[in-house]
Amino acid sequence: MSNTNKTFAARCYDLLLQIPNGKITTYAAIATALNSKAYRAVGSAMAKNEQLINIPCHRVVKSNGCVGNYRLGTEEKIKILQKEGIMIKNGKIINFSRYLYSFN
DNA sequence: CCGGTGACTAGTC
DNA sequence: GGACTAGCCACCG
Repeated sequence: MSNTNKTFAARCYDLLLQIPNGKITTYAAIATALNSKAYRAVGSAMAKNEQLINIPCHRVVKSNGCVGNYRLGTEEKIKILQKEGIMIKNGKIINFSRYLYSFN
């Protein structure tokens, strides 16, 4: 596979931009979409995200249905997701698998 | 080059 | 279901 010369983080961001409003994905899903198992690197990429406004990194959650962490705090992440129409109970996403977005 | 680190994951108890 | 462990990979100093 001819991968881009971009950094892993840049490729993550590119994928995030494909996620439509009201949909979410997981760190593992992103890594898989990039043909890698770097779930942790995905998280690191989000943590370094400077374009918080442009990149919907709040739509990335854990594999077990927890919202995971966020640059501005988990509480903020939950707020945003709820505003996108996603119900969250005790840090867990209701009907988690139903909001999942699949990359091509 | 190598070790530490992290918005993770899967398994066990 | 919470707590702990080991494995995972890109990035940084």
